[in-house]
Amino acid sequence: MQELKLQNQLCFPIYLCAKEITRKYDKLLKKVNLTYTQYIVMMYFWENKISNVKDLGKVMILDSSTLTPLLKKLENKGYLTRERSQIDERNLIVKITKEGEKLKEKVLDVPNQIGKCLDLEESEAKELYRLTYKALQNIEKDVNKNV
Amino acid sequence: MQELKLQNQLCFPIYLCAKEITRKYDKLLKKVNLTYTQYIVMMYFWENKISNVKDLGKVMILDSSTLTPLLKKLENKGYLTRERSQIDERNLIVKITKEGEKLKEKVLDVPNQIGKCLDLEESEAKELYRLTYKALQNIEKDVNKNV
DNA sequence: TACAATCAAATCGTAAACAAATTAAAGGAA
DNA sequence: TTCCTTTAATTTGTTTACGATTTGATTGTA
Repeated sequence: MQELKLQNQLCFPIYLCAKEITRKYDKLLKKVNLTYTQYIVMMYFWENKISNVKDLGKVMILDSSTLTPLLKKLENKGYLTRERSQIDERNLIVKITKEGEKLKEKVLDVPNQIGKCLDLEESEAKELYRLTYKALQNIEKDVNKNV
Repeated sequence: MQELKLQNQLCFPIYLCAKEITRKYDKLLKKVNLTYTQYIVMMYFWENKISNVKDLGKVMILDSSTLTPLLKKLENKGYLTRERSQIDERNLIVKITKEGEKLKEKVLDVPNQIGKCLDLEESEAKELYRLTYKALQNIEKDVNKNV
């Protein structure tokens, strides 16, 4: 039986690491007036151009109570548009704007800066990606079990 | 040059993983009416018995604006006491109570449940610990550079 | 067709987290 | 001793995030 000490807890450094990464991102993204969450949502739209709250939420693992206000902020900043679907008015169609597209060019260097800051070997970064992804999948499996 | 896609981003699964771990903890800790952050703060006090906001903050990488309300909540729940130091009244002495000590017994199984849920090989868990800890240290180095 | 069930967003209340500013105490230098 | 600086904690305002509930639209069934 493992002792209940912070030092022994795997999740503590994961928590700290994610927290500090987010903080670092927030600092880097301040120049374009974005938060980390807003940034990854924009990243989603740089790839997808168009979506709705539900589909976006599936990728981000965020529900509408988080996304609705966040999308409104990005709409206010002029990077996204929000309008109800004509076909099914329950759906909110979210689209990227020209301004939103342009924003991408301004943050191209961000991943590199983060990478430099994390300062991991290529193989380590890959392994970290694999392990967090695996853990994440297992947690989601577990969460769905209890639905 | 790596493309700016969510799939390529190392930090995205780290962010998701930490978020979902916290959510899982919150669910498990609901039975004792604690949040994850409150839980790791209590864990700190199960080891240390007594501290102040500054020293606690150094370990948690949290500043007083986060800790002050959190410690007040734990005080209200009867798990901690808060009083100014007689020697230096700027310092707030935080101590664990009998109730706080007893709480530990009620959450002994939590790490195991989380471990089962993450479902990683022993070697993978160790590597994940090592890598997040390394990344964390590098970020903190970087943060301190820009102070 | 009518009504219940389902579904997608939005709303509400609470907690965490941050930066920035404030308050109050302690320490140091003229 | 007085005044300036530093320090520790608190306060304020904003954003993220969650669970639970509500609203409004669609679907399925009697």
